[in-house]
Amino acid sequence: MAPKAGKAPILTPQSEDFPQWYQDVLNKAELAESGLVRGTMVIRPYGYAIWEHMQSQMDQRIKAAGAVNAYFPLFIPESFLKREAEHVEGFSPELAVVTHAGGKQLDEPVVVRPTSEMVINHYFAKWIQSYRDLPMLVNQWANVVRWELRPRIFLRTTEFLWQEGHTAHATEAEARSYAQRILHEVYADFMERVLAIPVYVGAKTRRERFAGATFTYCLEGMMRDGKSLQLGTSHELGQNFSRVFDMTFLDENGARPLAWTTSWGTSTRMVGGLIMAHGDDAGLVVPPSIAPNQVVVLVVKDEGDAVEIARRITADLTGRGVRALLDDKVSSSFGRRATDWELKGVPVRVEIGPRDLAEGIVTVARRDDGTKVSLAVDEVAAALPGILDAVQQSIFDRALARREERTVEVADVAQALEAAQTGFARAPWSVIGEAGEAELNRSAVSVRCLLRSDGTVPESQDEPDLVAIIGRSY
RNA sequence: CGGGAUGUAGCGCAGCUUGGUUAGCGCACCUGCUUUGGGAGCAGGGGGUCGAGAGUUCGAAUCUCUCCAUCCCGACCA
Repeated sequence: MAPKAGKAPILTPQSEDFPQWYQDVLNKAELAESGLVRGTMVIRPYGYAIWEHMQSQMDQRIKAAGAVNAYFPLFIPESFLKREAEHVEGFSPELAVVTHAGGKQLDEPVVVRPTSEMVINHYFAKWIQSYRDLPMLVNQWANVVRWELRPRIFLRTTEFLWQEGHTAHATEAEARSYAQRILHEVYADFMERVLAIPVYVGAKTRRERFAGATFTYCLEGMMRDGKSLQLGTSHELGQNFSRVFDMTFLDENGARPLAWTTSWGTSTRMVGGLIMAHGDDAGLVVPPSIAPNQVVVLVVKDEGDAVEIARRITADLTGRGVRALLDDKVSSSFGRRATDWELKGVPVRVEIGPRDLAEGIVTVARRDDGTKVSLAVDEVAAALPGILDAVQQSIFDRALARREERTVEVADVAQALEAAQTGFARAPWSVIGEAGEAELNRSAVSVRCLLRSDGTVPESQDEPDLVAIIGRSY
């Protein structure tokens, strides 16, 4: 595992320069690179394959929660966006506006969507007539544009891919309940069970709330440098948007109340989170559940029937529903290929060489902990689904252990500032408060989320006995 | 917006101070042979309007001016 003495490391070590390590991984694992316009990114096939697996697993969960997919336009009339004051104020600095098209200046500029609340709620108002049309639960997969001054690939780019869900409900309680359902059943479940990233599921403070929302829920994960990354959010929008669009419905009593809406989103930022939550000095570590290749079957040397046996094992694995890839490119050295697959974070390698085959075995190497075991040629395929499950669990357990190690209970703002230099601080929200929050912000530290003391999610930042999770963030 | 720096092959860099053959090195790439149990070796080869424009000069990657782009720090915003 460790590079030989005297040989330069493949990647900048994390402990030396974490941002440089991140850049190195993006390049060497062929995940993504900068686009031609500052702040944009090209997602390369391997990075996009990871995103596609995220998409498909998220999409299943979203649909299981009752939402259906639709697509709304990229362009929004500028005047339209300005209808919700707080919302437009939050986004106006980062809007891209088209003023010329079709060879002439437009009468009214159009904005490239930074999010679709305004458009979708406009159509909701048109589609919703009575309480029988509620709840209306719609999701879209799309790109959005927010002009960013400090872009970082996957984490903060001018254009990114995401899903945004938008819903309308008859009552505030139903809207709240649905925003929370997405938070838990879709987002937290996906992040912990699929991405293997332990998340704090909580509420944002007023200061960190989404523009136009009445309440914002969030999911925060710890990266390997101790900083926090917001991996998803879910918002209660109250009646702010339904009021703007006169989104009313006829209820059972013949009254015509305004609907209550929510919105919720996750983006390609999760790819960055995946890289930084699990990756090590040897490269990416991808959990089996979203790995484009779960197993690579590696022929050490083309000798005897090594290639034939490797092919058979690969086919056997594929037949068992494992995403397995055969690497018989023996024109490259074994070491190079092993290193490359490690860089790409393939969860398990099955290595087949002459020494193994002489004994009727193959070597199974795990990416998460670097361990190697020998298994009989005839048993390896059957054993792998179990090994992959173990790898998945182990990646989560290790991430959780790292987070717990770097989370400190503190009693005041000064201690929180200190603890946030290396990880998270947990402090009573009552001793931080909005004044303490402002003080933290001056040192580039923020309240990432608020939890109840039993770890559940609060419904107001004014509940008693809340705990603030404090840290530096991306 | 202010301060500092950097632009030379796909990537990373040297050369510039003191102008002078054909602009060089490492990695990557191509061909051949030997290799292959953790980043292969040897030999040969391809790839550059030196960020752009103007100027000085017999001659500019090198000196001067202007512009453009990128990065870092600060400010602003959240």
